Formats: sequence, structure tokens, C-alpha cells
Amino acid sequence: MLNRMEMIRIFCSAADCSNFREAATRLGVSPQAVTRAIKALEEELGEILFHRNTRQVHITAFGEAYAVRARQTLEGFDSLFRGHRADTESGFSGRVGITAPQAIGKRFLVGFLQPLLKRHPHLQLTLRLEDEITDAVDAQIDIGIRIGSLRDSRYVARTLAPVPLQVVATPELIATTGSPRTLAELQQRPLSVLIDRKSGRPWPWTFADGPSLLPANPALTCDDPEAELEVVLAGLAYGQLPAYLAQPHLESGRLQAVMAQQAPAPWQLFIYRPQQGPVSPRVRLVFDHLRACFSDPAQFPQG
Amino acid sequence: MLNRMEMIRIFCSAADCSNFREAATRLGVSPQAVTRAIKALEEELGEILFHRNTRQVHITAFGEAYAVRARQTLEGFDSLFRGHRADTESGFSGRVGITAPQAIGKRFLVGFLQPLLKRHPHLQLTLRLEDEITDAVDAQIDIGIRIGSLRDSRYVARTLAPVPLQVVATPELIATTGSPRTLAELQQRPLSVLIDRKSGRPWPWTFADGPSLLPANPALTCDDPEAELEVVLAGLAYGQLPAYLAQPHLESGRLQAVMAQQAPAPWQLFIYRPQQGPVSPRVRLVFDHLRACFSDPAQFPQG
DNA sequence: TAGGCTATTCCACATTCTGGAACAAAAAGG
DNA sequence: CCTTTTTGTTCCAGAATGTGGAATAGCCTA
Repeated sequence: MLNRMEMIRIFCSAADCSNFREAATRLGVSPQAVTRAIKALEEELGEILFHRNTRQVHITAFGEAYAVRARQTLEGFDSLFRGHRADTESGFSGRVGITAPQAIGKRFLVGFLQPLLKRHPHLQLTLRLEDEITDAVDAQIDIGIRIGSLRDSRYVARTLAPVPLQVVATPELIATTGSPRTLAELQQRPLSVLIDRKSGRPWPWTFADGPSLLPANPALTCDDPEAELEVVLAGLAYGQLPAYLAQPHLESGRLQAVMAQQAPAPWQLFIYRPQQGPVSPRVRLVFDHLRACFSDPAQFPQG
Repeated sequence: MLNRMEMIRIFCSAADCSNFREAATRLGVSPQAVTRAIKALEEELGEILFHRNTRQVHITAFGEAYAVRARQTLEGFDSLFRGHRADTESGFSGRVGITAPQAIGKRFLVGFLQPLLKRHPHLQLTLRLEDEITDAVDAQIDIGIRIGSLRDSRYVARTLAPVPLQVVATPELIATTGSPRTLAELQQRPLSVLIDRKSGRPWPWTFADGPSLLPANPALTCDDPEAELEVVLAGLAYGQLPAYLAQPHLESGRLQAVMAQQAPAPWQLFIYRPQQGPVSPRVRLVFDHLRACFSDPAQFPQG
């Protein structure tokens, strides 16, 4: 008998019953298994646990004392396997690690998570708002939100919404410089450039049908999308911004879009979680909630 | 993975190490086993315990908390299997149940056990001095001493000493009635008879070459060997007594033996213990000690 | 004394475990 | 930048272990 915990379980059951047969049926095993388990346990201990003859068994004084300890240990052991799937009924609790790009995290994630935290006070959310994260294993991430595409097969990813890129500027700047209609015209305007923090290289502006444009004389260069938004809002330059940043200002009239026909294929916003292993109820709760929020155009602008 | 305690053990080891390989070597198992065990445990719990890469692992916040409980349980579990064979070094302790015939128990057993109890104060001896005991399982007997033979194969028995039966009487009675030389002559003398408490029937006197004799007119009948001895010592009757009862009085001259040539084959005194299962050190200690004492003619008269 | 019941042993069968080989991917090193 | 090393994982055949039916022995009860 290799499985020593089963030996203990069988012994405890036998100690409670008056005979081995009853113990066997109570555990749903055969009487032979009881005989074997107890014999093995006795050999392991070097102590006799039951006095027996062919007809009846009676627990030893040592066995009685041993049963007390065994029952305690068994209880502790079983509790290791209980009460984790019970989240569903008793409310959700525990830690959930989430990572997302800074801009999205700041503007949307906190707002989306607020009602969830109110409803489940025992949820502990850990946010890592970084664009550059490589999802290293030591980040303890349960849910991630990213823009682009994920080829790693060890994650399960769901697309949430399209993220159109729009060329925008203040009405004043457009009035001053004239609304551009072609890439060549655009090159003449003051443009802003975003630098990828990871590689240190500028992101090219992209357009429909493939052509991309690397601003020759950028009016301003920065490495933070929200700083770029501020630049554009200040009327310092045209910017190619994701819809979720530009949309509110387009609606309020502080910004206007130009060259809508040449807009590139939108990026995809997606949510993902580690695929391997099971997903705990609380992680699934947060995952599904975020999926619903980001998929809803009323909550997350999709252009 | 069926063996859930091994899962816990592997998990604890992995939680202590920085990678699975180290955990595997520390436990002396293969790395594959670690992978499998932890995956199985995660599925059982519905919780992820380690964030992993193809190259490195890092414990989850949940895993960290779980490890604390798991370690405690593991410690308790392992202690169930430790410290029972350690009797040998740390002195002997615990209960030992002994059964023996009344007469032997009263006259010899207590004296034999006394030095043992002095040497090992933590020994707890339970004596059951009964002739009739059927060794029922509920008597919690570890060692038995009996006269006769034991055919039950579930016990391991060792013979200790021969128990000759001697026909004895007081010198006064012999002088009065004349020393008998044949069974016929013996029948004319006043005889004592012992009744088996179990069956209620008298024990026949036995002699060499088979013939047995059922006293026709017993002078006295009783069901206790020591009472019978008293009867004989009082000069009321001849008795066929075991050597261990008669010997001291033969030596002191209070009794004399007659018809020594017709003495039957002696009974055997033997010691036994339950064969099945292992024998604990303290039981072996008492067993061996009693064996030595009863085998020594200086301590136990063998006629 | 006969019949029923229980613990035990034996044995063939099924299940599970095991570790080597192969693979994928990340870190390390040149 | 490319190669090497290291680590986690999967796959699979062989080995080890668990399983329960059948048979046996002995006790208990009627």
C-alpha cells in the first residue's frame, strides 16, 4: 500500500465501526482493502492496531490513542481539499492580479472594477499598469489586457473591441493649417510621434492599404500616449490616436478627425488569462465582467 | 494522480525551491512527477498554484498561502508515522496486556515482572489472571501464558518448561494410609478432584502408559488449584498437583510424592502472542523476559 | 451440531505510476 | 546575433500497484 493517507482514512473508519465490513461499506471499498490497509499500517508503525480473530475485531489500546491523532490529521488534510470551489456560494474572495496598458487602466479599468469591488468586498485586486510588461511569470498575473495580438498558445485570449486609430487635431489647428487630404499634405503639418518604451523606436503612423508614414519633422515626441493626447489637445500638433483616447474629445468638439477614409485597419483590444490549469471562480468572475464592460461600446469607445 | 498526500508533499517542496527541478531532486523524484503532481493539485483545487513559463515558475499568491496550511498538515501527517519504532532508544513505554492462569500469575508472574517495571517505569502492564479465558479479541491481550497446547495458527507459541504432575500427600497421611503402589491401591485412599471451571467436569488423574483414573469417592472436590493445594497440605487427601505448586513443599518436607514411576507425561507450559502483524519493542521486551524467567528451573520449579 | 457470517489469502486483471526521449522556449554565453 | 544550456512539458511503453471475485478458516448463533 503506497497511499498512506488512504490507510489512515480506512483506519479511522474502522476505528469508528464495530467490524471491518461495516467500515468497508461506509467507505465504499471492499473488505479486503480494509484488511490490507490496516495490516500495512500496522507494519509501518510496528504496532498492532486491532486484535482480531476470523470472526471479529477489537481495537487495541494503542489503536484507540492513535485514532485520536489520526482523526485530527485527517480532518486537517481533508480541509486542504475543501472550501476552494465553494467560492460560488459564499461570495468571491481572494486576490486577482490584472495587468493592462497604462492609459486603458487609468481611464477605464478602475471604473469598470468599482462595482465589482462593491459587490464582493473580499476581492483583492492587484493592478499592474504597464505597457511594456512581458508578462513575466513573477508578476503573478491572472488577467491581462493588451492591444495587438498574442501568439503565445499558453494563454487563452478573447478579443474585446476594435481600436480604430484616428488622425485628430484641435479645430483651431485645422483651421490654421488647413485640413490635410493626402499623406503628402499631412507631412507638411506639425505631427506628434509616440516612442515605444521597450524598443526606443518611434511608432510609424499607419494608413489603409498599407502605407505608413514616419514623421520627418515631428513637432513633438514623447513615450506616453496620454502625454501625446495632452499635446494634441493643446493644439501643438496632429496626432494619430486610438479611439478610446480621442472619442470623448471628438464628441465634445475639442478635437476633430481628419482623413477618416484613409484610416488603417483597427487594432484589436483583447483580454487573456493563463490557459494551463483550472480557472478559479473569482478569476472567472473578474474576467467575464471585464469582457462585458470592454465589449460594450457605451462604456468603451470604439470609434 | 491518486495519492493526494504525495501531491501535497511535492507541492510543499516546490514551494520551498526556486524551480521544479530542484524540488524534484530534493525529493528524489523525476521532474515530470513534479509537473504532474502540481497540475493535478491545481485541478483538484480549482486554483492556480504556480505561474509558469517553459523556463521558470513562480508561486502564486494563493499558492503561498496554501503552502502554509499544507506544511502544517504535512508535518502532522508525517508525525503519525514517526516515533513509534523509537521505543528502543528512549526506554520502553506503553501498555502490555498479559494473561496467565491464576495460580501461575499469582505465584510467579508478579515476581518476574517486578524488576522489569523497576527498570522501565513507563511500562503499563495489565494482568488478566483467568484459567478459562478464551483469548477473546476484546481482552486486548499481547502476551499469554498457558498450560497444555495451542493449535491456533494465528499465534506464535514457545514452550517454556515441562510441568510434571505428581501425586503428593502429607507424610502423616501417607504414614496413616500406607504408601500406594498401584492405581487400585490409590483408589482406596482419600483423593482430591479438580473441576474444570469451563466445562464443570472433573479432571481425571492421568498416569504413564495412558490409563486415567476418575476418583470414585473423592474426599474433596474444588475448582481451584490453589485450594486443592491447601486441601492436600492440610492432610485431607492425596492430590495430583503440578510441580510448580508442589515443589516448594516437597523440598521443605511438608509433602511427599508417591508413585513417581507411574507419573504421566508432563504438560507443557508455553508463552504465546498474536502472530499477525508486527511485534512492538515493548511487547518483545516483556515476552523475552518472561520466556527467560519461566525457562529457568531456579526460578520456576520443573519438578 | 449445522448454517451463516466475517476476516483473510490468493490470484488474475485493471489501473496507475514511472522515467526516458523528444520538444519548446527562455536564459546564458560567446 | 547566433549557439548552447537549462528548464518545463508532453508522450509513451514498461513496471509497479491497487482491485475485487473466489476460496478458506474459524467463530457465533440458533
